[in-house]
Amino acid sequence: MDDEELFVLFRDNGYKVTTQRLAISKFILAREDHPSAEKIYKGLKTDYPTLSLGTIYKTLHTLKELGLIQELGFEEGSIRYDPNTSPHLNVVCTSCYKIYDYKSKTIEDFWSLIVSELKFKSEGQRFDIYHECDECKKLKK
Amino acid sequence: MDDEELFVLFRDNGYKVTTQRLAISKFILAREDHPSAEKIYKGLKTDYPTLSLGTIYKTLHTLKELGLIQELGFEEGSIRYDPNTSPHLNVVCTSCYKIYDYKSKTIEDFWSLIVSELKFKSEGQRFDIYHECDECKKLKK
DNA sequence: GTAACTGCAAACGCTTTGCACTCCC
DNA sequence: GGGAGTGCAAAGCGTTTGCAGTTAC
Repeated sequence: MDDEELFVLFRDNGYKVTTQRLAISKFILAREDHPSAEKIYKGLKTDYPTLSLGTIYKTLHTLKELGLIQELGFEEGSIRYDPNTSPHLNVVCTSCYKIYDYKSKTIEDFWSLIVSELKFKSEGQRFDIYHECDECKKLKK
Repeated sequence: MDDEELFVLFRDNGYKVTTQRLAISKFILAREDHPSAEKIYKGLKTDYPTLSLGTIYKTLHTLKELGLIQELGFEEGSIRYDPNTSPHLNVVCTSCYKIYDYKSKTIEDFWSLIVSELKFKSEGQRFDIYHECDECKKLKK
């Protein structure tokens, strides 16, 4: 999503277009590793030194409201933000909590089947699979 | 799981068998609504007035270690405890956060397919589907 | 007897809130 | 100019930790 699209989206939904909103939105929408608020903060503070964590949380809520991102809560207490709201599998490392998306026809097929089986309209979904990633395995050796 | 089985499980894994451990374990293992620590606390404090939340958290960690339960983190900050560790779908209400399990052949089949597709050993999984439950829909009318 | 467990309270960490200041529109 | 948005700091809240007293074995 480029500046122009975001600009229109915010304006049409009654949100003001601010430098911070654009920066945070572009940052999260471009990433596939589902960063935490802290990661976003660290990733942007060099370019936007006055940016605060509070603003990041508020912007993330706005983006969720607009349906652009999904929140993924984890047991260790943090929330990760996922810009992919279509059915996919989050491959999560049980050691470093790295996440990446996996998509395939298997998942699409499963989703159509399960939706017709359940007989109600879904408002979203979350599929996780947990395993230790290769990097973490190496570190233990 | 009855007292006898839990007794053996704890003893064989080097954990002492205490009244609190038995009570908390039986409580969580018998429920399908994935209660929070607070819910477990409220559910047991009448029968065990001196029981503390700290003990509940410690016991839940022990049960996780033993592979009897899974932790499900949510965006609103709480953790829910799921005694069903086999592949299933958590049907989650977006309004009251009520959860129930849904199992079917579709899910089993999907699981076998995805595991063979991914080519690594999984340490667990979590499948959620979000929608507003009937009760919450009624309340809004 | 002693090591593990419990209960309590204080500490923690992530997220939210309140409010004065700022900046879109 | 006015109201939404930002930045900062304080508050909130579920969970964890530390420790003295207790209990299983």
